[in-house]
Amino acid sequence: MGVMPVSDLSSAAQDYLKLIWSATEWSPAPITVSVMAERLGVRPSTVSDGIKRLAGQGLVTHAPYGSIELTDAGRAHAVAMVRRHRLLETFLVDVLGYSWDEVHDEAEVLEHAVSDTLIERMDRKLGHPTRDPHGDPIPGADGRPSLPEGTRLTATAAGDTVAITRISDADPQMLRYFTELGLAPDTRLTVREHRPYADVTTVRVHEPERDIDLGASASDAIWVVAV
Amino acid sequence: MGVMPVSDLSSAAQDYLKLIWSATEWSPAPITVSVMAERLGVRPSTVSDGIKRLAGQGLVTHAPYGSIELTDAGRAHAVAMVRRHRLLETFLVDVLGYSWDEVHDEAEVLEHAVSDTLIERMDRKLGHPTRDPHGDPIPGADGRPSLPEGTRLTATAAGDTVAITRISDADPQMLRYFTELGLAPDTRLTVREHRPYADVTTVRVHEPERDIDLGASASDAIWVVAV
DNA sequence: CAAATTTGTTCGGTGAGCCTAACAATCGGC
DNA sequence: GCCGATTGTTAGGCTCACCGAACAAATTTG
Repeated sequence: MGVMPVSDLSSAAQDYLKLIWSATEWSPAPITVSVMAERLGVRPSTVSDGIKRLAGQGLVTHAPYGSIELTDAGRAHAVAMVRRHRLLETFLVDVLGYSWDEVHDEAEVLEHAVSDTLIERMDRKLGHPTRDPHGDPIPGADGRPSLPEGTRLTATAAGDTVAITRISDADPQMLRYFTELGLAPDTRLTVREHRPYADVTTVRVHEPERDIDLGASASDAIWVVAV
Repeated sequence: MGVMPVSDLSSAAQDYLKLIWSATEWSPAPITVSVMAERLGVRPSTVSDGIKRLAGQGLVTHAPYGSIELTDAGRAHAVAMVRRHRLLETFLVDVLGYSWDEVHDEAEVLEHAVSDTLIERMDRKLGHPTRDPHGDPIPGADGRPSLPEGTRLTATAAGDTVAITRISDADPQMLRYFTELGLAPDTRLTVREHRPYADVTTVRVHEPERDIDLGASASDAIWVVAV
């Protein structure tokens, strides 16, 4: 009935909340049941179920066939999970020598197991970092939402000179590809052209100076900010 | 039906196996259902249930009302969990500045979440340690059982000079008490006397030279080896 | 705007892991 | 060696998280 204390939420519930929150971090459209099911690797009926449970716990609001929205309590939880995830990724890379394409899955599991104490000790050891290895902002311990900035590379104009703000950590294989190309957060580049029907964006990178062609999925994974 | 692959055992199953194994590490008597229930904080019926499931998976042998024994597969799992637990404790102390009384509970949860890769990276970073912060031996990656040595402090004779091999990590409060007293793995001491009906053992420790009285629970938690 | 398709929900079922209560087997004391 | 206490097991229930199948709502399309 009442609102549950923060600590004991099931692993699945935490995943649901984080996913709902993440969906709205970089684009405003609310998430749907089928998209959630696909991302979580479960059936829509399972998600529908789960959403109902979360609504019962006061973590989301949802009328049947209506949109899914986090309550303040739900959002607080979600942001805490994102903080955990991103601090873990940073820790694995900085302290244990993981490469940035390896950390996502490991953090996905660990984020449900680490205590608040451990998170804060990692944070201190890392010197309170503000961005994770993919460039995503790390929310503060106070649960500050940490609004990210940047636009998709696909939304830039030819001739713009920009710096990479973040690269989506969704696909490890793509991250390895970016590593080969020398693309990472903080890399600067100049947009040469968008070829619309080929869905190719050409960018120029320095040191060494070179042109790189990026397909639609690649340039959708890269977020940039003007410099 | 058949023997399950190592990776996907439930958290509860892993706890059961580890506990069965741990019970025989320092004393030969086989563990009972009620002791397991008490240690795991669940009801005996739950354990009875669980044991039946483990038997069905070929991880333990158990006839109703009979003794509980690990199969080779079960033991391999158990030892792997113990390795995880002890490496995690060592990592938390050495890398993240935990004190030895804080690490047990954290490791208890994390051991179910860390990947084999993460364990091996921690092991490498730590320089392949052989004992955890409490003095317990860390099994190798090959699953070598790592037979510990030592006897309970209560089993020594007055006049013996010994070194502490391990201190049971079961009770954090007791560990804090030992820290205050300056007792830790590798501390040397001389047994002064056992006062049988008072259940007190007096030991002499050097630097600073002093006598310490230990009650039954304390001296049962300390394992020593002759020097 | 009605039919067809897509999307979301409900329903019944499964297994793990827990519970309590009732019952069965074993063990210890005399 | 019997009886009572202790210990272990079975039975029946519960929740969570999943599934597939059937159904209902909403959206797209001709």
